[in-house]
Amino acid sequence: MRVRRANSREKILAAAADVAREAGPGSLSLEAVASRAGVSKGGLLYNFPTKAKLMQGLVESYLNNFQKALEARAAAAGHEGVLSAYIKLSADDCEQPKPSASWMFSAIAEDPDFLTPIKAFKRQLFERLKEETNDLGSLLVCFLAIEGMRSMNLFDSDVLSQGERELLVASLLKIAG
Amino acid sequence: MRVRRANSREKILAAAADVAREAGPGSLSLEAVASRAGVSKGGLLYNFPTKAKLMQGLVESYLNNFQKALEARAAAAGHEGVLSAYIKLSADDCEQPKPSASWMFSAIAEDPDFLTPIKAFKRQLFERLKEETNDLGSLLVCFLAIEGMRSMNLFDSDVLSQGERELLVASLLKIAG
DNA sequence: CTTACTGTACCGGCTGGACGGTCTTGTCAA
DNA sequence: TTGACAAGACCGTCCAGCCGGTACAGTAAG
Repeated sequence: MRVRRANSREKILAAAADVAREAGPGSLSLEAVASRAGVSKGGLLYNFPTKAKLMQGLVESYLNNFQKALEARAAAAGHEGVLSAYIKLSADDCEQPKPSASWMFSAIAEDPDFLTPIKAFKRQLFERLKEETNDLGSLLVCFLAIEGMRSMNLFDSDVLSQGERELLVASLLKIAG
Repeated sequence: MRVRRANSREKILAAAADVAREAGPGSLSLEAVASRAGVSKGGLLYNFPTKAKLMQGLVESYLNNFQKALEARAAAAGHEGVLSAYIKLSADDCEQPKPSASWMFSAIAEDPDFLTPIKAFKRQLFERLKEETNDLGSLLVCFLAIEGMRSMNLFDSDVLSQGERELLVASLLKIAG
Protein backbone atom coordinates (compact mmCIF):
# COMPACT_ATOMS: atom_id res chain seq x y z
CA MET A 1 0.00 0.00 0.00
CA ARG A 2 2.23 2.81 -1.25
CA VAL A 3 1.37 6.43 -0.75
CA ARG A 4 1.89 8.57 -3.81
CA ARG A 5 1.34 12.09 -2.55
CA ALA A 6 0.58 13.49 0.85
CA ASN A 7 -1.26 11.44 3.41
CA SER A 8 -3.95 13.34 5.28
CA ARG A 9 -5.13 10.55 7.53
CA GLU A 10 -3.18 11.56 10.62
CA LYS A 11 -4.05 15.19 10.08
CA ILE A 12 -7.73 14.33 9.85
CA LEU A 13 -7.73 12.18 12.97
CA ALA A 14 -6.02 14.91 14.95
CA ALA A 15 -8.48 17.46 13.62
CA ALA A 16 -11.42 15.29 14.62
CA ALA A 17 -10.11 15.00 18.17
CA ASP A 18 -9.54 18.75 18.29
CA VAL A 19 -13.03 19.57 17.06
CA ALA A 20 -14.66 17.26 19.59
CA ARG A 21 -12.57 18.68 22.41
CA GLU A 22 -13.01 22.33 21.57
CA ALA A 23 -16.46 22.59 20.01
CA GLY A 24 -18.05 19.75 21.96
CA PRO A 25 -18.76 16.17 20.97
CA GLY A 26 -22.02 17.18 19.34
CA SER A 27 -20.24 19.37 16.84
CA LEU A 28 -18.20 16.59 15.34
CA SER A 29 -19.52 16.85 11.80
CA LEU A 30 -17.64 15.86 8.69
CA GLU A 31 -17.60 19.43 7.48
CA ALA A 32 -16.13 20.68 10.75
CA VAL A 33 -13.44 18.03 10.72
CA ALA A 34 -12.60 18.62 7.07
CA SER A 35 -12.34 22.35 7.55
CA ARG A 36 -10.21 21.93 10.66
CA ALA A 37 -7.91 19.52 8.89
CA GLY A 38 -7.51 21.87 5.92
CA VAL A 39 -9.14 19.35 3.65
CA SER A 40 -12.34 19.39 1.68
CA LYS A 41 -15.27 17.20 2.50
CA GLY A 42 -14.55 15.15 -0.56
CA GLY A 43 -10.97 14.69 0.57
CA LEU A 44 -12.09 13.60 3.99
CA LEU A 45 -14.52 11.08 2.54
CA TYR A 46 -11.76 9.85 0.30
CA ASN A 47 -9.64 8.92 3.32
CA PHE A 48 -12.56 7.75 5.46
CA PRO A 49 -15.40 6.64 3.16
CA THR A 50 -17.88 6.92 5.99
CA LYS A 51 -18.26 8.61 9.31
CA ALA A 52 -18.20 5.23 10.96
CA LYS A 53 -14.76 4.57 9.45
CA LEU A 54 -13.55 7.85 10.88
CA MET A 55 -14.74 6.88 14.35
CA GLN A 56 -13.11 3.51 13.96
CA GLY A 57 -9.90 5.24 12.98
CA LEU A 58 -10.06 7.39 16.10
CA VAL A 59 -10.50 4.36 18.32
CA GLU A 60 -7.65 2.47 16.67
CA SER A 61 -5.28 5.39 16.82
CA TYR A 62 -6.18 5.99 20.47
CA LEU A 63 -5.57 2.38 21.36
CA ASN A 64 -2.28 2.25 19.48
CA ASN A 65 -0.97 5.34 21.22
CA PHE A 66 -2.05 4.05 24.59
CA GLN A 67 -0.48 0.67 24.03
CA LYS A 68 2.78 2.22 22.92
CA ALA A 69 2.88 4.62 25.87
CA LEU A 70 2.15 1.84 28.34
CA GLU A 71 4.78 -0.44 26.85
CA ALA A 72 7.33 2.34 26.96
CA ARG A 73 6.62 3.04 30.63
CA ALA A 74 6.61 -0.62 31.57
CA ALA A 75 9.94 -1.11 29.85
CA ALA A 76 11.50 2.01 31.35
CA ALA A 77 10.95 0.85 34.93
CA GLY A 78 10.40 -2.82 34.34
CA HIS A 79 10.89 -4.23 37.81
CA GLU A 80 8.10 -2.12 39.27
CA GLY A 81 5.39 -3.90 37.37
CA VAL A 82 2.83 -2.97 34.79
CA LEU A 83 0.30 -1.75 37.34
CA SER A 84 2.59 1.01 38.54
CA ALA A 85 3.28 1.99 34.96
CA TYR A 86 -0.44 2.10 34.28
CA ILE A 87 -1.06 4.24 37.35
CA LYS A 88 1.62 6.74 36.42
CA LEU A 89 0.63 6.87 32.79
CA SER A 90 -2.98 7.52 33.71
CA ALA A 91 -2.00 10.16 36.23
CA ASP A 92 -0.05 11.98 33.55
CA ASP A 93 -2.86 11.61 31.03
CA CYS A 94 -5.26 13.16 33.51
CA GLU A 95 -3.12 16.25 34.04
CA GLN A 96 -4.70 17.93 31.03
CA PRO A 97 -7.87 19.68 32.14
CA LYS A 98 -9.51 19.23 28.77
CA PRO A 99 -9.89 15.59 27.87
CA SER A 100 -8.23 14.51 24.65
CA ALA A 101 -10.85 11.85 24.03
CA SER A 102 -14.12 13.79 23.89
CA TRP A 103 -14.66 12.17 20.53
CA MET A 104 -15.67 9.06 22.48
CA PHE A 105 -18.99 10.67 23.23
CA SER A 106 -19.58 11.29 19.56
CA ALA A 107 -18.68 7.70 18.85
CA ILE A 108 -21.12 6.43 21.46
CA ALA A 109 -23.87 8.60 20.06
CA GLU A 110 -23.15 7.26 16.60
CA ASP A 111 -23.07 3.66 17.74
CA PRO A 112 -22.12 2.29 21.16
CA ASP A 113 -20.42 -0.65 19.47
CA PHE A 114 -17.54 1.58 18.46
CA LEU A 115 -16.22 1.19 21.98
CA THR A 116 -16.03 -2.59 21.73
CA PRO A 117 -12.30 -2.57 20.92
CA ILE A 118 -11.68 -0.35 23.92
CA LYS A 119 -13.58 -2.69 26.19
CA ALA A 120 -11.62 -5.62 24.82
CA PHE A 121 -8.39 -3.77 25.39
CA LYS A 122 -9.31 -3.03 28.98
CA ARG A 123 -10.28 -6.60 29.66
CA GLN A 124 -6.99 -7.74 28.24
CA LEU A 125 -5.08 -5.24 30.33
CA PHE A 126 -6.93 -6.37 33.42
CA GLU A 127 -6.07 -10.01 32.75
CA ARG A 128 -2.45 -9.07 32.33
CA LEU A 129 -2.48 -7.24 35.65
CA LYS A 130 -4.16 -10.17 37.36
CA GLU A 131 -1.30 -12.45 36.37
CA GLU A 132 1.17 -10.03 37.84
CA THR A 133 -0.36 -9.62 41.28
CA ASN A 134 -1.25 -11.98 44.08
CA ASP A 135 -3.73 -9.72 45.88
CA LEU A 136 -6.82 -9.47 43.71
CA GLY A 137 -8.59 -7.14 46.11
CA SER A 138 -5.86 -4.51 45.92
CA LEU A 139 -5.66 -4.82 42.16
CA LEU A 140 -9.40 -4.31 41.85
CA VAL A 141 -9.32 -1.21 43.99
CA CYS A 142 -6.39 0.24 42.04
CA PHE A 143 -7.76 -0.64 38.64
CA LEU A 144 -11.16 0.83 39.37
CA ALA A 145 -9.73 3.94 41.00
CA ILE A 146 -7.70 4.59 37.86
CA GLU A 147 -10.81 4.02 35.84
CA GLY A 148 -12.54 6.59 38.01
CA MET A 149 -9.76 9.08 37.52
CA ARG A 150 -9.86 8.65 33.76
CA SER A 151 -13.62 8.92 33.75
CA MET A 152 -13.55 12.16 35.73
CA ASN A 153 -11.03 13.57 33.31
CA LEU A 154 -13.11 12.48 30.35
CA PHE A 155 -16.18 14.14 31.78
CA ASP A 156 -14.09 17.20 32.54
CA SER A 157 -15.11 16.90 36.18
CA ASP A 158 -12.66 18.85 38.32
CA VAL A 159 -13.81 17.46 41.66
CA LEU A 160 -10.28 16.72 42.82
CA SER A 161 -7.64 19.36 43.42
CA GLN A 162 -4.09 18.99 42.20
CA GLY A 163 -2.89 17.99 45.66
CA GLU A 164 -5.66 15.46 46.08
CA ARG A 165 -4.81 13.87 42.77
CA GLU A 166 -1.20 13.54 43.83
CA LEU A 167 -2.21 12.03 47.14
CA LEU A 168 -4.47 9.60 45.31
CA VAL A 169 -1.67 8.48 43.02
CA ALA A 170 0.65 8.06 45.97
CA SER A 171 -1.96 5.98 47.80
CA LEU A 172 -2.54 3.84 44.75
CA LEU A 173 1.16 3.22 44.23
CA LYS A 174 1.40 2.18 47.86
CA ILE A 175 -1.49 -0.23 47.50
CA ALA A 176 0.02 -1.56 44.29
CA GLY A 177 3.19 -2.28 46.25
CA MET B 1 -47.44 24.02 39.61
CA ARG B 2 -50.69 22.07 39.57
CA VAL B 3 -51.41 19.32 37.11
CA ARG B 4 -54.94 19.24 35.76
CA ARG B 5 -55.12 16.05 33.73
CA ALA B 6 -52.68 13.23 33.56
CA ASN B 7 -49.15 13.78 34.68
CA SER B 8 -47.11 13.03 31.62
CA ARG B 9 -43.84 14.46 32.87
CA GLU B 10 -42.69 11.36 34.74
CA LYS B 11 -43.83 9.13 31.92
CA ILE B 12 -41.87 11.20 29.41
CA LEU B 13 -38.71 11.23 31.48
CA ALA B 14 -38.88 7.47 31.93
CA ALA B 15 -39.51 7.03 28.22
CA ALA B 16 -36.50 9.17 27.39
CA ALA B 17 -34.27 7.07 29.61
CA ASP B 18 -35.67 3.92 28.05
CA VAL B 19 -35.09 5.11 24.51
CA ALA B 20 -31.51 6.11 25.24
CA ARG B 21 -30.82 2.80 26.94
CA GLU B 22 -32.41 0.55 24.37
CA ALA B 23 -31.95 2.33 21.06
CA GLY B 24 -28.67 4.05 21.93
CA PRO B 25 -27.97 7.60 23.05
CA GLY B 26 -27.87 8.80 19.45
CA SER B 27 -31.49 7.81 18.91
CA LEU B 28 -32.86 10.09 21.59
CA SER B 29 -35.05 12.24 19.34
CA LEU B 30 -38.18 14.03 20.44
CA GLU B 31 -40.28 11.86 18.17
CA ALA B 32 -38.85 8.67 19.59
CA VAL B 33 -39.43 9.81 23.15
CA ALA B 34 -42.95 10.99 22.43
CA SER B 35 -43.87 7.75 20.71
CA ARG B 36 -42.35 5.70 23.52
CA ALA B 37 -44.19 7.72 26.16
CA GLY B 38 -47.50 7.29 24.35
CA VAL B 39 -47.69 11.00 23.77
CA SER B 40 -47.67 13.14 20.68
CA LYS B 41 -44.85 15.45 19.78
CA GLY B 42 -47.04 18.39 20.61
CA GLY B 43 -47.76 16.95 24.02
CA LEU B 44 -44.10 16.35 24.67
CA LEU B 45 -43.18 19.89 23.70
CA TYR B 46 -45.97 21.17 25.88
CA ASN B 47 -44.36 19.56 28.93
CA PHE B 48 -40.80 20.30 27.86
CA PRO B 49 -40.82 23.32 25.57
CA THR B 50 -37.39 22.44 24.29
CA LYS B 51 -35.09 19.49 24.05
CA ALA B 52 -32.73 21.26 26.40
CA LYS B 53 -35.47 21.40 29.03
CA LEU B 54 -36.02 17.69 28.63
CA MET B 55 -32.33 17.02 29.23
CA GLN B 56 -32.40 19.30 32.22
CA GLY B 57 -35.40 17.40 33.54
CA LEU B 58 -33.53 14.14 33.13
CA VAL B 59 -30.59 15.47 35.10
CA GLU B 60 -32.76 16.86 37.88
CA SER B 61 -34.81 13.71 38.23
CA TYR B 62 -31.64 11.60 38.26
CA LEU B 63 -30.10 13.74 40.97
CA ASN B 64 -33.26 13.76 43.05
CA ASN B 65 -33.55 10.00 42.97
CA PHE B 66 -29.91 9.57 43.81
CA GLN B 67 -30.10 11.99 46.69
CA LYS B 68 -33.18 10.31 48.10
CA ALA B 69 -31.69 6.84 47.78
CA LEU B 70 -28.46 7.93 49.43
CA GLU B 71 -30.27 9.63 52.29
CA ALA B 72 -32.42 6.57 52.84
CA ARG B 73 -29.37 4.31 53.00
CA ALA B 74 -27.45 6.66 55.23
CA ALA B 75 -30.40 6.86 57.60
CA ALA B 76 -31.02 3.12 57.61
CA ALA B 77 -27.52 2.31 58.88
CA GLY B 78 -26.57 5.69 60.25
CA HIS B 79 -23.61 4.76 62.42
CA GLU B 80 -21.66 3.25 59.54
CA GLY B 81 -21.18 6.53 57.78
CA VAL B 82 -22.19 8.03 54.49
CA LEU B 83 -19.25 6.55 52.60
CA SER B 84 -20.38 3.01 53.28
CA ALA B 85 -23.89 3.93 52.24
CA TYR B 86 -22.52 5.42 49.03
CA ILE B 87 -20.48 2.32 48.31
CA LYS B 88 -23.40 -0.01 48.82
CA LEU B 89 -25.79 2.14 46.87
CA SER B 90 -23.40 2.32 43.95
CA ALA B 91 -22.77 -1.39 44.08
CA ASP B 92 -26.50 -2.02 43.83
CA ASP B 93 -26.90 0.53 41.05
CA CYS B 94 -24.20 -1.22 39.07
CA GLU B 95 -25.89 -4.61 39.27
CA GLN B 96 -27.98 -3.81 36.19
CA PRO B 97 -26.00 -4.76 33.10
CA LYS B 98 -27.64 -2.07 31.02
CA PRO B 99 -26.96 1.39 32.40
CA SER B 100 -30.02 3.42 33.29
CA ALA B 101 -28.27 6.68 32.50
CA SER B 102 -27.31 6.34 28.84
CA TRP B 103 -29.17 9.57 28.27
CA MET B 104 -26.11 11.29 29.75
CA PHE B 105 -24.30 10.73 26.49
CA SER B 106 -27.09 12.42 24.60
CA ALA B 107 -26.96 15.30 27.04
CA ILE B 108 -23.22 15.69 26.57
CA ALA B 109 -23.59 15.65 22.82
CA GLU B 110 -26.28 18.29 23.07
CA ASP B 111 -24.28 20.48 25.41
CA PRO B 112 -21.64 19.40 27.92
CA ASP B 113 -22.91 22.04 30.34
CA PHE B 114 -25.93 19.88 31.10
CA LEU B 115 -23.70 17.86 33.39
CA THR B 116 -22.79 20.88 35.50
CA PRO B 117 -25.38 20.06 38.19
CA ILE B 118 -24.04 16.53 38.39
CA LYS B 119 -20.51 17.76 38.83
CA ALA B 120 -21.65 20.14 41.54
CA PHE B 121 -23.48 17.33 43.26
CA LYS B 122 -20.41 15.14 43.21
CA ARG B 123 -18.21 17.88 44.57
CA GLN B 124 -20.70 18.45 47.33
CA LEU B 125 -20.84 14.76 48.14
CA PHE B 126 -17.08 14.58 48.20
CA GLU B 127 -16.88 17.51 50.62
CA ARG B 128 -19.40 15.81 52.86
CA LEU B 129 -17.35 12.64 52.85
CA LYS B 130 -14.20 14.55 53.62
CA GLU B 131 -15.71 15.91 56.79
CA GLU B 132 -16.61 12.43 57.89
CA THR B 133 -13.24 10.79 57.49
CA ASN B 134 -9.80 11.41 58.89
CA ASP B 135 -7.82 9.51 56.26
CA LEU B 136 -8.01 11.49 53.05
CA GLY B 137 -5.95 8.96 51.11
CA SER B 138 -8.38 6.13 51.81
CA LEU B 139 -11.33 8.32 51.01
CA LEU B 140 -9.81 9.31 47.67
CA VAL B 141 -9.17 5.71 46.73
CA CYS B 142 -12.72 4.67 47.68
CA PHE B 143 -14.38 7.62 46.04
CA LEU B 144 -12.51 7.19 42.79
CA ALA B 145 -12.97 3.44 42.75
CA ILE B 146 -16.72 3.92 43.05
CA GLU B 147 -16.50 6.47 40.29
CA GLY B 148 -14.71 3.88 38.21
CA MET B 149 -17.36 1.28 38.92
CA ARG B 150 -20.13 3.67 37.95
CA SER B 151 -18.27 4.68 34.82
CA MET B 152 -17.77 1.08 33.75
CA ASN B 153 -21.47 0.45 34.24
CA LEU B 154 -22.35 3.57 32.29
CA PHE B 155 -20.15 2.50 29.40
CA ASP B 156 -21.64 -0.98 29.65
CA SER B 157 -18.14 -2.38 30.10
CA ASP B 158 -18.36 -5.83 31.64
CA VAL B 159 -14.70 -6.15 32.48
CA LEU B 160 -15.39 -7.35 36.01
CA SER B 161 -17.15 -10.58 36.87
CA GLN B 162 -19.85 -10.80 39.48
CA GLY B 163 -17.43 -12.24 42.02
CA GLU B 164 -14.83 -9.61 41.32
CA ARG B 165 -17.36 -6.88 41.84
CA GLU B 166 -18.31 -8.35 45.19
CA LEU B 167 -14.68 -8.62 46.21
CA LEU B 168 -14.15 -5.03 45.17
CA VAL B 169 -17.05 -3.82 47.27
CA ALA B 170 -15.80 -5.81 50.24
CA SER B 171 -12.33 -4.33 49.84
CA LEU B 172 -13.74 -0.83 49.59
CA LEU B 173 -15.87 -1.29 52.69
CA LYS B 174 -12.79 -2.51 54.54
CA ILE B 175 -10.80 0.53 53.43
CA ALA B 176 -13.69 2.78 54.36
CA GLY B 177 -13.49 1.28 57.82
C1' DC C 1 10.41 14.37 -26.33
C1' DT C 2 5.59 13.96 -26.86
C1' DT C 3 1.14 12.24 -26.54
C1' DA C 4 -2.16 9.39 -24.66
C1' DC C 5 -3.76 6.75 -20.87
C1' DT C 6 -4.20 5.18 -15.90
C1' DG C 7 -4.70 5.49 -11.06
C1' DT C 8 -4.32 8.41 -6.95
C1' DA C 9 -5.56 12.27 -4.18
C1' DC C 10 -8.60 15.77 -3.50
C1' DC C 11 -12.45 19.26 -4.36
C1' DG C 12 -17.12 21.20 -3.53
C1' DG C 13 -21.98 21.53 -5.00
C1' DC C 14 -26.01 18.79 -4.35
C1' DT C 15 -29.66 15.94 -2.31
C1' DG C 16 -32.42 13.28 0.50
C1' DG C 17 -33.56 12.40 4.98
C1' DA C 18 -33.76 13.27 9.89
C1' DC C 19 -34.74 16.23 13.48
C1' DG C 20 -36.02 20.31 16.47
C1' DG C 21 -39.42 23.46 16.93
C1' DT C 22 -43.95 26.01 15.34
C1' DC C 23 -48.73 26.33 14.25
C1' DT C 24 -53.32 25.13 13.60
C1' DT C 25 -56.86 22.37 15.01
C1' DG C 26 -59.02 19.71 18.04
C1' DT C 27 -60.70 17.73 22.90
C1' DC C 28 -62.28 17.45 27.43
C1' DA C 29 -62.83 18.92 32.30
C1' DA C 30 -64.60 22.57 35.07
C1' DT D 1 -67.76 28.68 27.16
C1' DT D 2 -63.26 28.67 28.36
C1' DG D 3 -58.72 27.36 28.88
C1' DA D 4 -55.37 23.69 29.90
C1' DC D 5 -53.58 20.38 27.20
C1' DA D 6 -52.88 17.13 23.19
C1' DA D 7 -52.39 15.95 18.24
C1' DG D 8 -49.72 15.85 14.12
C1' DA D 9 -48.89 18.31 9.74
C1' DC D 10 -45.49 21.42 8.44
C1' DC D 11 -41.14 24.26 8.03
C1' DG D 12 -36.27 25.40 8.26
C1' DT D 13 -31.86 23.66 9.21
C1' DC D 14 -28.24 20.63 9.40
C1' DC D 15 -25.64 16.92 7.86
C1' DA D 16 -23.89 12.38 5.81
C1' DG D 17 -22.99 10.63 1.74
C1' DC D 18 -22.85 11.01 -3.50
C1' DC D 19 -21.04 12.45 -7.75
C1' DG D 20 -19.02 14.81 -11.48
C1' DG D 21 -15.07 17.27 -11.73
C1' DT D 22 -9.64 18.74 -11.37
C1' DA D 23 -4.74 18.08 -10.89
C1' DC D 24 -0.92 15.52 -11.03
C1' DA D 25 2.43 11.45 -11.04
C1' DG D 26 3.75 7.53 -13.41
C1' DT D 27 4.09 4.74 -17.71
C1' DA D 28 4.60 3.49 -22.16
C1' DA D 29 4.14 3.56 -27.03
C1' DG D 30 5.50 6.25 -31.23
